[in-house]
Amino acid sequence: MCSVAKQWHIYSNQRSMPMSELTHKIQQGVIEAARALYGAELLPQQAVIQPTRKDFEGDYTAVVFPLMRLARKQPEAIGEEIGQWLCTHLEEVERYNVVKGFLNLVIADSYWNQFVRTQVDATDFGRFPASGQKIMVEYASPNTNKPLHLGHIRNILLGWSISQILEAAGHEVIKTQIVNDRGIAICRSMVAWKRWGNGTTPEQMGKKGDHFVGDFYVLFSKKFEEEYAAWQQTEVAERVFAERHQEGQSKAAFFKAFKNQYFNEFSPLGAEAREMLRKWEAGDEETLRLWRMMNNWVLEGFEETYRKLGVSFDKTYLESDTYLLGKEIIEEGLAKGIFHKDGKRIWIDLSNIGLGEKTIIKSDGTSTYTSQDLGTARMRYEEFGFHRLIYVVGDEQISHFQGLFEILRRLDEPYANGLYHLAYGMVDLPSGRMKSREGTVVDADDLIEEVVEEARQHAAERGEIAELPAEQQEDIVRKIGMAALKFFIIKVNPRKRMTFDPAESVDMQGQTGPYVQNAYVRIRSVLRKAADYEAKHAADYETLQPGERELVKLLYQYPEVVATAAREYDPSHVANYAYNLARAFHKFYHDYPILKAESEAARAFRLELSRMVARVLEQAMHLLGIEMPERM
RNA sequence: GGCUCCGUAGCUUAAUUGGAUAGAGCACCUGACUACGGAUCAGGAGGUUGGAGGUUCGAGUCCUCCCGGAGUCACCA
Repeated sequence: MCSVAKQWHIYSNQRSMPMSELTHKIQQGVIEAARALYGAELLPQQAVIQPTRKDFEGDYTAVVFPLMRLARKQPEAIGEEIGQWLCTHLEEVERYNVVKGFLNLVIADSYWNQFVRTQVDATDFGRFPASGQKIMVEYASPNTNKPLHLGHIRNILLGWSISQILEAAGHEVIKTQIVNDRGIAICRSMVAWKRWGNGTTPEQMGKKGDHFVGDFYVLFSKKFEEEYAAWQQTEVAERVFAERHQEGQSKAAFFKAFKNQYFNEFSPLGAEAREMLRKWEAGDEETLRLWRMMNNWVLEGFEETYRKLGVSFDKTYLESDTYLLGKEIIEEGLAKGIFHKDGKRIWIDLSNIGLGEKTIIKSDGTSTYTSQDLGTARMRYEEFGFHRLIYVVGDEQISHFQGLFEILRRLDEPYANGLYHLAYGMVDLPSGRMKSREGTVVDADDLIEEVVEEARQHAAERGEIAELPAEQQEDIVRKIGMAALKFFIIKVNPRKRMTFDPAESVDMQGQTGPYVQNAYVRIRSVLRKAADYEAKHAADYETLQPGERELVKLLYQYPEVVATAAREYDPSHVANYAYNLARAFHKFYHDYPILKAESEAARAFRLELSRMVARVLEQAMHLLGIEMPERM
């Protein structure tokens, strides 16, 4: 029996699919067998190796259909011959069977046993050696005019967990957010506070800063609506309607569509907000002071929510600092003839990727989203020298990023090919899309409070932790509630639009975070009771039971799962893996006695196996930003 | 209308990237501890993978055409 690799290796085939050492060995074996038996040269992708399906005997399966032509034989015969060859040449392969064109290989118990014993304490299991790659992940871009909501939560959880996963995959990760702290929106809140705020502060009102400011934003909208409704009764409005409405357009429809123009042309409140913005841009001291104060309130509120979510950033960019960037890069683009100029307006022709003309500098000479992003990308590169930059941003901005990346490629920026937009789908409610106007936006802080409260009630009913100090209980309940929320969001493939059912998100049974935590808690409980066992007896355990094999194989797959999640920027792989591992453990726990196992060897092996399951569960959940309680 | 994404059980979803009889959870029905924690386990029922063709040993997955939904097509961010 060859020894289990001391250090974990993940191999890649030509399509860079992550592959465990065992899979790789078997694949090489199949290729060599084909050469020896048939004189055929197989490409790696022609030698497909996969875990054996549950209903068949075996651990790994080689698909031999692709060999039919080369060998000029029936698939069953090929399976037999290759199986025979592998059995004699690979020590790990104990026996085989052939079903149709599938060659099922059984790995020796001693291999699995040794795997558990050598990896149970290996701190690098599921963590990869340093790649030397630096990856920047941008994953939150809130506006400072209102509090965070459910959409931000998905964004933040995805960004955080993909960062954790990339780190586990050996990359150096720089987590960053960009805060949109300027523009007309924040000016609206400022106007409202100035007019109706009476100099109050969040502290005085006992309110979180972001909610406090958000309320003024809402107040502005309300007052503006009132103003607009009143204006519609005036003669001026009558005249505007008469002059500008389209044929057959009703009055109601016209005024509904006219709102923005009213804001810009007629509204006193609108004028005030625009004047505020003008002063801000002119650097008016008083305006800046108000702006700074209100933004700080909001940012403090955000920080608190981030803390509750358990996320942080290495670097925060403020748009007020970055919105004028890009001058230099635009000059270069003009000099290279990539950009064109009409008066003050600067644009680029992106019709080659189906985007038409894209404005980079407006005809009044001011910047655009695109110019800011161009400048910011370069600044970040100069600051950090990243190899990759991943933008975790909603899928409604797909074409913006296509355009941005294309421009940077044409400018020949050295990092242009390392840019990636991780476009996640919007979060819908069972009632449909979240709409702030209809008050259906799910507030982040409320949601967090709700899931924790739900966990608190469950815990109270169960009574398991009732005798613990209140502080510990609260910590446990928080971990459980957050696990429910986070797991619920992360288990879905990021690019899919998801429906968020609040009732389901606080579920703690079935495919949920608390279910996974429960497996961990059970193991901890068993281990507490078995403090005295001797691990070395595990080596004497010769024949693995089916439930044990199932667990070991899942454990063995873990590094592959991490590698796949990192390659695809998809944390849902890790979530689903953690669930599967927890499920296999719950079943194992139910089917086999651990502490009262039939022999000293069985007891030791099962304890070691359980210990490793706990470690891997904890690690996997950690990658998702979910903490494990010791009891629950 | 152009481009992009999506469509899997009543609901929420998975499928090792072209592999075996499409897996789970919720909800519903039925069972299982005087056992190491029942936030558990086992069983039942529930599917023409939106539809029709095609490619091949083999298709939820690839190609074509339809149907349905979403996003985007700004001198907004």
